[in-house]
Formats: sequence, structure tokens, C-alpha cells
Amino acid sequence: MTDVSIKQVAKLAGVSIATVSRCLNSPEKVTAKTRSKVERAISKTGYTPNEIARNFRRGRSNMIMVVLPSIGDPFFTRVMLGIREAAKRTGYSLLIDETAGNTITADEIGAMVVSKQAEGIILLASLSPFGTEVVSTTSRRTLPIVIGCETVSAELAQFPAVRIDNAAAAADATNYLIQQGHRRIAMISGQKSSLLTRDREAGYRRAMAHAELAIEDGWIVYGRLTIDGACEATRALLAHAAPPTAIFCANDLMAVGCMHEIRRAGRDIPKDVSVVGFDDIVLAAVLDPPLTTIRQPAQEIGRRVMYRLCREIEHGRHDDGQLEIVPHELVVRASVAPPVKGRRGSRGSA
Amino acid sequence: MTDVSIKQVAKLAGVSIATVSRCLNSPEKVTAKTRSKVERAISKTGYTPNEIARNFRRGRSNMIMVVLPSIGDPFFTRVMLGIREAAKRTGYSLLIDETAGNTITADEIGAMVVSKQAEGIILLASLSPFGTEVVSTTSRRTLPIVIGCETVSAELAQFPAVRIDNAAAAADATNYLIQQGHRRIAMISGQKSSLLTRDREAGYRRAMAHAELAIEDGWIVYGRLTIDGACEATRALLAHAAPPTAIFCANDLMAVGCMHEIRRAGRDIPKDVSVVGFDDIVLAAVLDPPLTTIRQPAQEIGRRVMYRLCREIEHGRHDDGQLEIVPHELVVRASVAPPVKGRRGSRGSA
DNA sequence: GCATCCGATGTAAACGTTTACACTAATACC
DNA sequence: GGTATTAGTGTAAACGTTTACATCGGATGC
Repeated sequence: MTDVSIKQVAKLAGVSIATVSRCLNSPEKVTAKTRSKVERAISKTGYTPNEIARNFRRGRSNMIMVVLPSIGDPFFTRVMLGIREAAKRTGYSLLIDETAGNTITADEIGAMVVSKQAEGIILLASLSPFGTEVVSTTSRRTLPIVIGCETVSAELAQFPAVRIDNAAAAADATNYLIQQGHRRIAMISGQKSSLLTRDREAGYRRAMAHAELAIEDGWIVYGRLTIDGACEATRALLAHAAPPTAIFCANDLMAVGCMHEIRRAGRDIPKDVSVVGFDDIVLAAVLDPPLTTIRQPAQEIGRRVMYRLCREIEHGRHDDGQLEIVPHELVVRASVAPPVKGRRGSRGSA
Repeated sequence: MTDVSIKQVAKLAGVSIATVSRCLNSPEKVTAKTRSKVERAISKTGYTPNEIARNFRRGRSNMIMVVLPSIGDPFFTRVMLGIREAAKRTGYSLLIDETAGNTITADEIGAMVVSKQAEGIILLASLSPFGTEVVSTTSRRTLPIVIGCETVSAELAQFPAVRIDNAAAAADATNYLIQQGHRRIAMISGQKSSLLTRDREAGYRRAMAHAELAIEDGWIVYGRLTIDGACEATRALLAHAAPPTAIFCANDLMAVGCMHEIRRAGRDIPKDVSVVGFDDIVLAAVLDPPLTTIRQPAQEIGRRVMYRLCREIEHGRHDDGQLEIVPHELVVRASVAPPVKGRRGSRGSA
């Protein structure tokens, strides 16, 4: 009962195992009569094909691995949603892992590649630059990889990728603050090892430079891309000798922490300090005040990454275009207001 | 280069494939000399064992499947964290899927079971009662299942499970509101099909009954366990002829939506309406005001569920105890205050 | 009615491992 | 020094499929 194989079905049906196999995989090649015999035998024995054996024989696994920076991150879970949708449609199962820290090491990627359980990898996490050579030599040859959301170092530009233009988006966010009249704009960035936040930081710097605004020492704070990370960073900014009137956060989670800390310090958002986030997670709209942010089409990115990977897997490698940029969008909500005149923003209205 | 098998390693090293296999699986059974020969051959050829073949031969896959109600739910992602930690420690990989809706159908579980890719299933989603017979007949025999967080109908009580006492926890939350002086307490519950929220609802009813407080018609609103679901539900409550002074939400995500909607209606939390959540997601602490809620040891539940599943898989089935209840905890924050005297809570202070 | 062809089925090899068993050579014991 | 033991290695079977090829029977064409 526990483990019935194709053989016993064949015996019971009085046919060869090849016929049973054909019934399952290409029923049109088999007479209606034999088919019904086989089907009866199948239901009688309760046979279910051993998927592992089948995969082994076919040399495929129908699985792809998704590596995310953190399982709990609300932005990436939305990307996952898109991936899952596309995966379901294309018949793949999803194996997941997280890097927990910020970057994945070559060893880890290596370990995943080595066990060829997955037919491809979707990398949403950033890659430790130190390990690049291993990835490019080992994995590139053996396993299709598509990178989503993340920017990668130049050596890895060979990999197909789908993402928004992070620098441009960050510049948009910063420009919006500038348009609203802010001059003293700080940024809470991610850890320096993260290329993704480096891009956003570059966009911020570019916008500031373009508007001929100075970035004072200490106005760019680096922290973990978490609520806690942002809390620390915000404390530093609020304690700054020349505190900013607006803060641009490298992602929405950080914006949440940032807003919390601002309130704890007894300041008002947006009256005293304006806040802009990045990602447009579901929560952004229901925060108090609702968060002005950059919307990434998270689910769409997920879908595209997955479809892209499919093409890589089936079609052999080397798609035409390598990097696919999807559009972002500034979502204006209530967390930004024009700065109050005067040095400290905390008194005087509108 | 692309696909080097154990054979070529054996040939290059001048040994049999059995020896190569032994080098990898039980190196102590092989001479140091041959071992080094083999290792040289391995690194020369860049051989990596075909994991699929290995799994096939061994009859295992080292994978377990996790079924969650929603990939994006912050509570369940924390459970996932615990699962992943334990999985990593025990050498399993995680295959995930979501039910998207609220309950998983028998067919779906069946499909997962059928393809014996996974050695076990962790079910965090609720199970459509209609499908129970299929699960119990099909899967119970073939595949170890452990249920986490969810309550299951009586017929499924046979499955091992790990969760808190949802009814008791809901009663604790409700009692806290009662202690704070609330008399008019409403609840935003999940969809009626969800047994989990039924338990919470039962706890709420029990506490209200015990305190001899009436639950008016329309004070229990059923909605999807999402922010949007809660927004709708809250609108209904605020429009109620006899509006409550406190709202107990079936989970934190709903509490977020609830708070948003209360603010949108121009009321203050907790002055006009107190709110209590359930789960203690990371965000709860940084909301404005910080959310009073029931803490579930999410990560711990994840760990336990995973370890439990491991025992089921290895040890054969039928562990000693079936249901494992882990402790919950009321976390008091600022979203609850005593109700203001007078009929409507909106004017008059403290 | 015979040759031809085609469709349905069976036979057996193959996929890349692991592992029971057989074998050899060396060590230990008397 | 011969036998018993053992450690190291090789041989080959097995895991459950899929699939190329062989086979067989019946239908078709003349």
C-alpha cells in the first residue's frame, strides 16, 4: 500500500510497464481499451508516480530556487507573489532561502548550485562582490540565474536582470522634496556593501548636486534595512547639529522606523520633518501619516523575473537583452509638507 | 564539462565508481592515498554529485513543503523564519506554496502529496473541512503532516499540531479591555470558514459572557484577514447605531486597517476608540499609537513545528503527544485607554 | 492472397547514484 | 609459515521511471 510502483500496476493490468507509462504521459498512444484497464489498475492500487524517479530520469526537477535577503521583508514578499504566480503558470515549484545578512556569499550560492535540485536561481539578494568569480565560473556555466531588484557589480552584468532604475527613482524622490521647498535633506541609506542602496544614494546625491544643495557631513546615515536600523539612524539625524527638514529613506521599512523615532522625539510629521520612503509596501498607505514613497511594481518584477528564468532554462542561455528596466512611480501622500520657515521647524504653522 | 558524472571521476582517478561514492559518503572507509587520488580527480573534472539521482537512490528528497495562507502575511513570515532556522539545522530545504484564499482544498493538498517530492508537509493554512476525508485517507497514510498555528476540525485532530490557545488568548485580550473599563467591545473576526478566527471569536464571546456584557447585533464583523478587509469592517462598526468603545481585531494586520479607518473618520486612538490586535507582528510596536496585542511566539512555533515534522519523518509516525500548546502573552502598549464617560467617546478628556 | 505499412504493445537499456556482496592482499595470530 | 581475520576495493544489482527499438497483428493496397 505504502509504495506501489509502476510494476505492480502493470502486472495487475496485465500490460507492460511501458504501456502504463504511456498511459500517463501520452495517452493518445494507447488504445481506449488498454487505457481503461490501466486506469482501473491505477485506482485499485492507489498508484502515484514517484516524482523523484521521474525527475531523475528526465533530468529535471521542475524547481527553481529563490534567494531573498530576508523572508520577512514585505517588499520582497510581494515580489515573491509575482514569482509564485508565474511559477504556478509555468509549472515550477518554489524552493526558497534567505541570506539573512545583506549579501550572499559565493559559498552559499555554490552550495545551491552544486546540488542541482533546482533548474535555476532567482537572486533577489545582493551578492558579495568578493565571491563573484566563483559564481561566474561555477554557476554561470551550469545553472541559469536571473537577478531581480538588485544591482550587481560590473563583473556580473552578464546575468539577466529585472529591476527599476534605482538611481533615477531616488533622484525623483529627492527632487520632489526639493520642489516642496526643502533644502536640508538627509538620507538613511542601507549598508555600504549593498549595491542597491548605493544606487539610491547615488540618485539622491545627483539630485542634490543638480539643485546645488549641500549634503552636510552626517546627513547620510548607513544602517540595516530594517525598522530597528532606521531607528538608530534617525536618532543620529535628529541629534545632528544641523538637522534636516526632510529625510529620504532607502526603503519603506526604514521609513516606518524613521517615522516612529521622529514621533518619539516629540516632532511632528510632516510639519517638523518630512519623510519619503521607497518601495510602496502595502502598509505605506495606511501609516499615519500615509507615506510618500516610490512605487516599485513588485509583483510585476516577480512575474518578469520568473518568465525570464523560464526562457533561460528552456531556450538555452543568453537571451537577447540582458537588463530589463521596469518603470517606477512617485506616490505622493501626506508624509511630506513644505518646510517651515525659520531654523527649527517645530513652531509656527504652515 | 557541463555534466560530469561519477564515472568519469572514477576513470580519471583509476578507481571504481563505488570508491568514488565512498570517498564522498564515508571517507573513513577509504585509504588516504586513494582518497587524495579521487579528490584530485574530482577537482580536476569539477564533479558535483547529481543530487536528484542521489535522492532517487536513497528514496528521499530532503525537502519539506510549507503551505501558508498568504506569502505576504507578516505573522506567517515570522513563523517561516523559525521553520527555516530549524530546517537549516536539520538539513531540509523548504518548498513553499500559499493557499491565497483562506482554506486549502483537498485537491491541492492531494496534488502536493501525490508528487512525493516532499518528505513532509507543514500546514499553516486552514483546511477546507469539506476535503478532510481525502486528506485523512490519502495523506495521512503516505506523508507526515504537522499543522502550525491553525486549529483543525475534530476529524483532523489526529494530526500533530503546534499552536497557542487561541480562545484563551482572545479571552485575555478581551478581559484586558474589560479591566480597563470598557463595556462596549466589538470584534473584527476573520472569515467564518476559518477555524482559527472562530476560536478567537469564541474566546471573545466567553470573556464577554463571563463579565455579563452584551454583544450587540453587528458588533462582530467578519472580513478577510487583511488590511483592506479590516477597513471595510471598521467602517461598518463606526456606523453602528451603538458604536463600541473598543475593538478587538483577529490579527494585527486587521488592527492596522482598523486604526487607519478610525483615524480617517476623525476619531482618536485610544481616546475615542481603543484597539487590540493579535499576533504581535514586528510593526505593532512602531505603529502610532503602538498596538496592544497578543504575542504569539511565532518563530518558536516555526521551530517546533519543523522539529516535530522531523521526528515524524524519521521516527516513523505517531509521536507521543499530538497537540502542543505554546504560551501566548498580552503585550500592553498605547492603543488602549479607559473609555471616556458619556455616550460618545469623542469629547471630554481623560 | 500477398506484400506493405502502421498502430499498439512489449523488451530492454539508460539515467547516476548507493550498497550488498565478492574478492584480494595484507596483517595478526598461533 | 599457514590460517583466520580484516581493511580496501571492485562488481553488479537495484531504485522507478522513460523511451528507442523490436515485434506483432491487423488493415490496406494491389
